[in-house]
Parts: sequence; structure tokens; C-alpha cells
Amino acid sequence: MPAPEKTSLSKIVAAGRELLEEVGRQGLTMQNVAERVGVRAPSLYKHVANRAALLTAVAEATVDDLRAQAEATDGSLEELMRSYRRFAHARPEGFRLMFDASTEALARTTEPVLRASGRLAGEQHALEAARTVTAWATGFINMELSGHFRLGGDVEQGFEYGLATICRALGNGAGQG
Amino acid sequence: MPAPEKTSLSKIVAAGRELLEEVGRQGLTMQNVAERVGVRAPSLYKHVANRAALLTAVAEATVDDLRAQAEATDGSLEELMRSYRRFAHARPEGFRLMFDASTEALARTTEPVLRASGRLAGEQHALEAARTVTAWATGFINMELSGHFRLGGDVEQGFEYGLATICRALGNGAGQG
DNA sequence: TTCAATGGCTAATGTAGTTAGCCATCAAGG
DNA sequence: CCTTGATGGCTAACTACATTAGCCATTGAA
Repeated sequence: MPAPEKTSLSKIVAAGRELLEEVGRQGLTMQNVAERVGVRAPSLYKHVANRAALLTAVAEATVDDLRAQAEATDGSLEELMRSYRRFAHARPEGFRLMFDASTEALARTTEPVLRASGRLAGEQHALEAARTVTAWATGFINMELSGHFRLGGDVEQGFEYGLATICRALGNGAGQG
Repeated sequence: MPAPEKTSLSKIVAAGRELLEEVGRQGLTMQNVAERVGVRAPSLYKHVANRAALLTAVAEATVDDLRAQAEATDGSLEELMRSYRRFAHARPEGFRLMFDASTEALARTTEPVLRASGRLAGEQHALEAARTVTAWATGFINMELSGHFRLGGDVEQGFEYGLATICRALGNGAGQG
């Protein structure tokens, strides 16, 4: 390495993640990232192809965290979904970004859910069951984060209601009955 | 009216909606809209406060369409959700925009769902039930549109599986087991 | 026929992303 | 110890966009 680096890809991604939560996706500019890592904006391009690639890298790092957090649960569908929601509350902007900017990476998160779904709904329905809960939880959290849910009611309770409803239904040989 | 208008708010919004679907949200620039309505970009500001306001107007127009389409169904939860999905497939970009750029307006769409949910789950659970199906459908459609669901499986069938599962569960005095 | 509001236009500004091209640094080899 | 080549930083410049300032033609109404 010819000259000592003032920054690095991992520092850039870390700065991007911080900025994302602090000032939102549109505030995650190359200039802001550069300033945070102590470099001028054009220098970032020595480490990252462009802003889209940086967003993708941020999304992937976020997915990896999600995956790690999922693996720290007891593996039940309920706990996986609660963990998912906790994660989203801790990093709302990162959570949203995962769905736009990643795609491949998100697949890494599905395994624990697939396993839990198979256990609950039977292996032959594992995929459909996993999609059902995941879709519900993702939709619920997105609506929650976006400030829909303004008709009152207890959101915590709404989450538990939906979770119990769906898990119970999936455990009953759902879909046909 | 002093001079004949070359364009109007409604034409601008209509152009915005077309562009949104043709070239995506980031392609919906003031320049592109202006060109489509036969005017220069700065002239748009005589009709619309700024780009954000235009996006909001586009989102609201989309919500109104959604509402109209919902009212053309038989009012059952199943048909409402299928209609929702059909709508999203016809205008994927508009569908996504509704959740970011509108918020107030989206509330207008909830009424038919609330009614159907109350019928199915009982009035005291109408709100929670409505949130559960809506969250599921919204999450499902978003995942579908974003190209997740790459683990194979029939997506149509996945939708019907989830829909049947959830509606059945909601009809069984769900949530408590 | 005048006139004031309206809605268009050009020109200009500020911000971002991105590219071009230059230069200092330092590890490794002579 | 000196040279050298790759690396990574920098400044300057370009582009695309949103937005503002300020000008001008049109025209319904007085």
C-alpha cells in the first residue's frame, strides 16, 4: 500500500449508516459522508463506485445485522417477528433501505423464518407460510414507521393480535380449511 | 383569467402520473413534466409549489383511483384485497408512492376495509383485523413488486394462501386462540 | 382603451453527483 | 540511499435538477 489511507470502505459504510439514521436517505450525500470520514467527496470514488453502490453496501450491512439479531432469538416465529420489529424501530431508515437497495442480500434473512414456518405449518407449506408472516410483519412495520395507523388503537396490541392470529392460523393447516 | 393557460394543475398531475410509471420516481423531474405538458420547467411553479407538492398530488390522485376501484368490488375482504393487488400491478410506481408521499389521503381508503373487517371479525376487532389484512397485503405486494420472492413457488397461489389463511383466522375470533 | 393580474419565458443560483487530471506518499528493489 | 510505480487524496470542472428573480405578452374588466 503506497500511501496510508485516510479512510476505508468500512468506515465509509459506517458513516453512511450513521447519516442514514440521522438525516435520512436524502441526507446521505457523498459530501456528508466524505466530511464525516475526513475526506473530500471525490475521494470516496476510490473506494466506492457511486452513491447507489454505497446505498447498496449500507443496505447489505444492515441486512447482516438483522440476520445476526434473528439468530440470537429462540427461533420461534413469534420471537423472530418481534425481533424483526425491534430491529426496524432501532434503525427505521436502514430498515426501509433494505427493501429498495438490497434484494439478493435479503434472501440471507429468510432462512430462520423458513425453518420456523416449516415447523409450524409443515414442510410442504413452509415457503407460503414464511411469505405470509413476513409479508404481514413487513407491511405492519412499514405502516407503523410511516405514520399510518392514525385511527387510534394500541399499536403494540395490534402487532400481537396479528402475530397471534397468523401464527395460530398457520399452525392449523391453513390455506384450505 | 387574464391569459389563456397552456397547461393546468390537472394536466400537470396527469403528466406526472404517466411519467412516474414510465420512467420511475426519479425520472419524474420538473423538466420532464414541463416538456410533456408543453411548457418550460419554471412555469410549473405557477401551478404547483414544488416537486414535493407535485409528488403528493400524484399520490393523492392515485389514492382516489384506488378508492374508486375498491368501491367497485362486492365489498368482501377477499375481493378488496384482490382489487388492491390488481391496482398495484397496474401502477406499481404509483402504489409505492402512495405510502411515502401521501399519508392523510390513504386514510380515505381504509373505510371499505374497516367495514368488511368488522363484518368478519366482529365490530370490536374491526380495527385490528383491518390492520392485519392490510399490512399483510401491502407487505406481500411490495415484496412481489420489489422482486423478492425469488425462492420459487407460485406467487398467485402464495397470495391466495395468505388471503385464505388470514380471512379464515379473522373470522374465528382471532387473536386470543 | 387602459390596466392589472395571470401565466409564460429566460437567466441565474445553489446543490449534488461524478469525472479528469494532478500530485504527494511510501514500499520495494536496485 | 535513491528511484519508481501504484495508490489515494485533492482541486477544478461538468452535468442535471430544483428553484428563484425578474421580465413581458395577453386579456377580461373597468
